[in-house]
Amino acid sequence: MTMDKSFDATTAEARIAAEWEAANAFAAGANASRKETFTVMIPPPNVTGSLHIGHAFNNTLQDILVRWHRMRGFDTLWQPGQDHAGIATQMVVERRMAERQEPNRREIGREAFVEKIWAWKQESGDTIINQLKRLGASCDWSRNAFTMSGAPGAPKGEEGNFHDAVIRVFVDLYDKGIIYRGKRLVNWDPHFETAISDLEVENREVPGHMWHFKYPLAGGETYEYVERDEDGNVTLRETRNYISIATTRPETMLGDGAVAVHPSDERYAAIVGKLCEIPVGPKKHRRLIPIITDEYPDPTFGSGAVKITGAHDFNDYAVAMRNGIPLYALMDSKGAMREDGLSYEDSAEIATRAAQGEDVGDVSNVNLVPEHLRGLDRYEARERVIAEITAEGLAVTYLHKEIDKETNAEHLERRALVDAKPIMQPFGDRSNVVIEPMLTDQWFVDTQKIVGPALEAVRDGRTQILPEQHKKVYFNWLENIEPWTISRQLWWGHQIPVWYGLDLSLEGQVDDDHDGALDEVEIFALLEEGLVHRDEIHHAAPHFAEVVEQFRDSIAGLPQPLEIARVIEVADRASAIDAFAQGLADYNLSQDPTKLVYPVWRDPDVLDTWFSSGLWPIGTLGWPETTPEMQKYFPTDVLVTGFDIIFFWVARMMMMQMEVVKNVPFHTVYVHGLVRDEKGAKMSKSKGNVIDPLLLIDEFGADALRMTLTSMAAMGRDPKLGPRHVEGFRNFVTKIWNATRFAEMNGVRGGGARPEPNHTVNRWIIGEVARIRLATDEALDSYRFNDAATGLYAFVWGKVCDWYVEFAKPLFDGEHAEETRATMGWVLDQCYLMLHPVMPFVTEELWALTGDRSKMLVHGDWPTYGDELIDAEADRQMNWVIALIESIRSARAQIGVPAGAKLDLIVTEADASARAALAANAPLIERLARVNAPQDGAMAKGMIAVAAQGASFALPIGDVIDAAAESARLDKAKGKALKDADGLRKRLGNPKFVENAEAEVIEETREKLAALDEDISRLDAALAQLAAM
RNA sequence: GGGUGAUUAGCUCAGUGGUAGAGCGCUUCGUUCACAUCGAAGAUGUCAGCGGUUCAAAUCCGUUAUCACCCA
Repeated sequence: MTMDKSFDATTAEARIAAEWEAANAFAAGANASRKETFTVMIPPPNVTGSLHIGHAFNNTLQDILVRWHRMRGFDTLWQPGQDHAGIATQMVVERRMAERQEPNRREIGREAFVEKIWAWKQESGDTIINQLKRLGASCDWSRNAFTMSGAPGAPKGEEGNFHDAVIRVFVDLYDKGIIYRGKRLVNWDPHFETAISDLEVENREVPGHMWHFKYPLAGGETYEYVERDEDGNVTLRETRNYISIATTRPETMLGDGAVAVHPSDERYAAIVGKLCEIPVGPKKHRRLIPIITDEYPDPTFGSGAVKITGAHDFNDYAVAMRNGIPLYALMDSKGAMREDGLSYEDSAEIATRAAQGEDVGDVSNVNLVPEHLRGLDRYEARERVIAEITAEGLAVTYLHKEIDKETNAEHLERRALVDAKPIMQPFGDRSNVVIEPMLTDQWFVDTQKIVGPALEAVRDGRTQILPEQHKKVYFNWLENIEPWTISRQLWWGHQIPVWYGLDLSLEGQVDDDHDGALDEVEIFALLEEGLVHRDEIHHAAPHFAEVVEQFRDSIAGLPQPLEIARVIEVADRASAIDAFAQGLADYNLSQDPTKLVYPVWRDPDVLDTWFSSGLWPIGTLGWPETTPEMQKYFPTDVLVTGFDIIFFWVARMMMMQMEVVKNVPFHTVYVHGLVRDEKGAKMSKSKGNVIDPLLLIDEFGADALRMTLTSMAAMGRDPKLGPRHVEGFRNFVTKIWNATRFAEMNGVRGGGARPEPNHTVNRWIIGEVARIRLATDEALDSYRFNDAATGLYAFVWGKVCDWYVEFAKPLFDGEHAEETRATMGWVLDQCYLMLHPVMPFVTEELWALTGDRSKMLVHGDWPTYGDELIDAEADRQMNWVIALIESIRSARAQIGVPAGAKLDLIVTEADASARAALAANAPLIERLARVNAPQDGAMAKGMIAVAAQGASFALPIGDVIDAAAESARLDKAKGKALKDADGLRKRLGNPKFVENAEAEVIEETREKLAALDEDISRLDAALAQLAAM
C-alpha cells in the first residue's frame, strides 16, 4: 500500500462522516465503559440559520469535550437541536414572501402563515445540521430536538413534546403567580408590531438633535430667573414668563404630563407647583401641566428642567409613577400618531382636569394628538411640531450674524437653538428600527421571585462559570433583574395558553336587586351598560377543555341564569361580546337557558423564544414525562456558550430549571469569546469581513479549521482568525500525514501493544508521549483548549517529526529495527488518539490506514499512562544529544560551513556520562549533525570548538578558517553566558534570597550557574587555543 | 456615568511570582530517498507609563494613559 502525498480532506471527510453515521458512533452511550455520564446540550442554532464562524468555534469546543469523554468511556450524550427563533424566523419567511410578491401574512391569515413557516422549516432545517456534520460535530443526531416540536399544527416528523413542556411550565408559573399580566411600558418594535424584551434592544449612538422650547407659565405669570457660577456669583438674572425645556423628541411633547425639576434647584423653586403650558396644539385648547420636583432631573444638564412623558420614555415613566402623573399614549402599533379615541378637544379637557389634580381614571381613550397630526408617522409629526412651535416664537433662539459677502452688510437673525449631538437611541436587534416605549398589556415573568436559587447555585458552586470574570456579570444582571416581558405579538411561536372572558361580576351591577337572578330589566341594563368597557378575567390551562372548567367555576357565582351559561370559544373579544349579547337576547325571548353562552377567547400572542429555549435542558430530555434519559443525563455537565447570551439564555435556563425541577441545568458553564477577524474587528455583513467557515473547510479541511480555532481558544479572550492561520494548521495535518507515510514506507504498523524497547531513542520518545498525555488531560480538564491544542502541535511536530523520526531513520537498518518499528507504530497511535478530539477526520483516516483495528478511532480508548513511562536516563541522554546536534549545527551555520559538507568530530574532552551518551547515539549524531564518527583528539589549527554538558568537541573545517569570525562567535556566546551567570551569581549572593526562596528554586539556580560557568570555561579554553594558533 | 477586559517580537497572540515564548512574516542556507503544505540556522522585546508589595514582578496591589466590549 502506498499513501498519497497528502490528506485529501474533501473526499475523506465525507466518507468518514458517513462511516461514523452508519456505525451509530455518536449515539448516546456509545463506547460507554463506565457508569459516569457526560452530557452536553448544544446551544440550539436558529432554524433559519446557517453555520457561521461563531457556531464553528462553539461546536468545535463542545465536540472536543464530547469526543474526549466518549473515548474515556463515559456514557456520553451530546444533545443537538434547533430553536424556532420566533421573531427571526417570522422575519425571514415574511421577507421571502415579499420577494416572491406573494400575499402578505395578514392577507393569508395566521393558520396559513404558520403552515408556510413549518414548510420552510422542514425545507431549510437540515441545512445547519448538515453543516455541523461537516464540521465533525459528534451529536447524537437521532435525538435531534426542536423548540416547537409537538405544537398544534406541527406537521408529520415534528412530533416531540417540547411544546408540552413549554405550556406546562407557563401554566405552572401562572398558577403560582410568577407569570402575570400587566399594563406596563415595554419596548415596542414598530416594524414587527410586537413587544420585545430589554435584551432584544440595542442602544446605539446616532447623530441626533436637541431642541430647546419655552413652556409659558399659566396666566402670564413671571419669575426671577437667576443663574450662578460655582462660587455663587450671579451670571444671569432676568424676568421670565416661561420655563425652558430641552428634548430630543419634540413629538412626544403632546403627551407631556408634567415638567419636573430637581428639588434642590433654586432657579425654579419659586414656580414649583404652578402650571405651565405645552407650547403646541390648537391655541384654543392649550394644555396646562404642573411643574413638579423629582430626583430624576439633573440640575447641571441643559436647563435642568425636563418634560415628563410617562407613556413614551422609561425614565419619565418612573417619574410619572412616583408622582401620579397620567400616562398619555400618542402612538399606534406602527409608530404613527394615534387616530383612535376621543377628539383632541375632549382629550385636552380631560388632561387639563387631570393636571389640576382631579382623578380622571383610565386615560387610555384620551388621544392628545391634535387632529391635523393624527395618522402621521412619528418623524413627520416631529417636524410639524418643531415648525409650529418655532413659528409661534416659543423655540429658544439665539442671534445669528451673517455678513453678506457682496455688500458687507450685517444680517442679524434669530434662529432656533438646536444642538446637533450624538444621542443614544434604542433599536430593535432584528428590525433595526427605533424602538418606541409603549404602554401595553403584556405577560411578564416576575423574575424577582425565581432569581434567588439561580444566584445561590452559582454562589455556592453547584454551577461553575468559567472564566470567573463572567460570574460577576451574571451576578450583576441577576441582582438587578427586571420583569421579563414574555408575550410577543407574533404568529410563529408557542401561543400563550390563556383564555379571556368578560368579567360580569363587577360590583353587583349585573344583579341590581341582589335577588340572585336576572330579571328582564337587568338583562337589558347589562347589555346597554356596555360590555365593551368591562374588564376581563383570564385562566391558563394546557387545553381548552381544562380552561372551560375554570371558567365554569368563575361564573358559578353569577346571578341566574348566567351561572349555567355554556362556555364556548370564540375568536376574539369583539366576537365574544356579540355572542354573549346574542345569547342573552335569545334567552330573553325564549327563556331557554341553553341559549345562554359565556364566550371566551384565547390570547393571540406567542411566547418569547427564550422562554422555550430556557427549558432546553429538560425539554430535550423528554420532560415533563419521566424518561430514562431525564433520569440518566440530567443535570447536564457542561454548557459551552458565548458571553453574548449569558443573559438571554444561561441566566434564564438557570432560573427556569431551578424553579421547575429544582436542580441546576448544568455543573459548568464555559464561556468563550467572540471570533473576530484578523484585525480584531467584529465580523459583520455590513463590514464585509465575515469569514465563512464552510469556505475554510472547503479550502483547508475541517481538521485544520478546528485545530486553528482550538489553538486560539484562550480563556477569556476573543480569537482572531484569518485564512493564513488556518493554512498553518492545514500544514500540520499534512505533517502528521507524511510522518505516517514515512512510517508506513518503513514497515511500521499501528495497533500493537506498547513495546518495551531497549534503545535510548525509543525509551525516550515513550516518556515524551507520557508527558504530553498528562499535559493534554490536564489542559482539557481545566478547559484550557488552546494549551491542549498547541501542546499536541508542538509535540507532534517538534518532538515526533523533528527528532524522533529523524533519530529512527538510522535505526531501521540494524538490531533495533523491530523495536523501533513497534515503538513508532505505538507513538503514532498515541498521536492519533490524543489528536482525535481536535482533528477527528485525519486521525480517523490514519487510524484505519495503519492497522487492523477492532474499533474506529472515534471509539478508541483514551490513554491513561503517566510518569511511570519516563526513563530518566534516556531522557537525559537524548536531551544531551539534541543539544549537541543543535550546537554543531549552529556553529556550522555561523561559520558558513556548506550544509552538505561532512566534518570530523573530535572529542577533546568528555566525562563518563557524556561518553555513554555519545557511545549509545553516535550514529544519530553523525547523521543529524553531518559529522563523521567521533574520535578522540586535540584541538588544532583549522578547527572550531563546540561545547556540550560534560564534554568539548572540535570540528576541523579546513585551511581557510576565518579566525576572526570564529573568535567573534565564541565571544558572543561567552558574553551572553557571562551576563546570565552574573545575574544568577548576584541572586545567589543575596542572603535574603537564600533565606526566603524555596529550596527547589535555589538548587535550580545553583545548577544553572554551574552549567554556565562550565560553558564559560570551555569557551575561554577555545578562545585561548584560537589565539595561540 | 457604572462595569469588565486589554496593552508582551514587524503582525496575530500564548504566558498568574523564579531573568520572556509560539505561529506567521523577515534574513541566510539547503532539491540527504516522509513532507517545499518541507528542513537547518538567525535577527527582532524598557513585557504601555509611574509608584508600591516581595529575596524575586510581564505576572500581585495602586495609579495614569490609550483601546475594546457590556450596562445605563
